[in-house]
Amino acid sequence: MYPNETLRTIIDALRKKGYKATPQRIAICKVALQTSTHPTAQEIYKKVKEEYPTISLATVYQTIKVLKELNLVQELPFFQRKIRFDPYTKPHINLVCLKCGTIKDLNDPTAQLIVDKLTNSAEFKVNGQRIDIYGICKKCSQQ
Amino acid sequence: MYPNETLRTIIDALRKKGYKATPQRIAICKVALQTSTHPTAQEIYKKVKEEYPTISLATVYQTIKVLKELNLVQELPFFQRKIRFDPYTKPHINLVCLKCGTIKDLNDPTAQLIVDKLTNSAEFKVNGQRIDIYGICKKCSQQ
DNA sequence: GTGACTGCAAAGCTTTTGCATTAGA
DNA sequence: TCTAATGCAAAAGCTTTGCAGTCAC
Repeated sequence: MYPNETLRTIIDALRKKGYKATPQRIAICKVALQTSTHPTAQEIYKKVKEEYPTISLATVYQTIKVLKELNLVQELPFFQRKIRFDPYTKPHINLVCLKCGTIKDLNDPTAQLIVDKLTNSAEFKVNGQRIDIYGICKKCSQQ
Repeated sequence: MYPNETLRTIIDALRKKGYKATPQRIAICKVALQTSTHPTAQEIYKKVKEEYPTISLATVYQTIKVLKELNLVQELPFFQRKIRFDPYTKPHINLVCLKCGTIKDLNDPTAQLIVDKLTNSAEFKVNGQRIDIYGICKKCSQQ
């Protein structure tokens, strides 16, 4: 979702499900949906705080909950209790660098292949996916 | 690793890296490495407590840390702060049922395919992987 | 014998919850 | 207006850490 999600789309998505489009919520959505670095709740909070100094962390968590319900973000629980959020919910590969911590979305058809394979098998009703590859990114291995 | 890992193999793996093979550690390893249900630390603790009533949760966590270092288990952080452990560290697919919570290891060649693809690309030095498919298992969808 | 390990308790952190106040529709 | 959302503070709950006593090697 993240490449330049418009304000209007976000507001419509919220209202459609009966959620109020408060300025705080819109600010959080903008950051969460338009950031491709897979931020944590703390990072979203910090970023939104620049615009809304009185925002609370609880509101960030509550809004993220709403976004999950609307299927606009995916939670990626990681080690050390850190959960990162991914606004790109279609089947893809996350390239996770163990050194610098960056996560790069890789749009590889194999990701969809795995999902399709299972969808047709009827052994398992597919609802979502998470494909992580852990390692060292090019930048870090050059250092 | 989990199908009937022998005591000796575990002890050797520990000693090889300079870790002492204490009875508590062996008991924890046995449970962690021979259980295919992807238990949490709490579940491992409960199970080991049957044999060692004085075992502490801290020891369980410390031993898991060692097992991670030896690459004998993989951490699978999930929602709601639950981390589950998988003794099967080769590329495979985790079929995660969102209803009953069971995780089934699926040994599908596509998992290895993804890893190989990246290994050859030289853009990313692969170190590990996690492939989850979320949905409803056959048993749950029949109910 | 000695350094590493255990287990207890306390600390640390992220996430959730309760509740009075505020504000969107 | 009236219900839902905000934001503060406190709670919850998993994981880590400190430390004295113990034990594997």
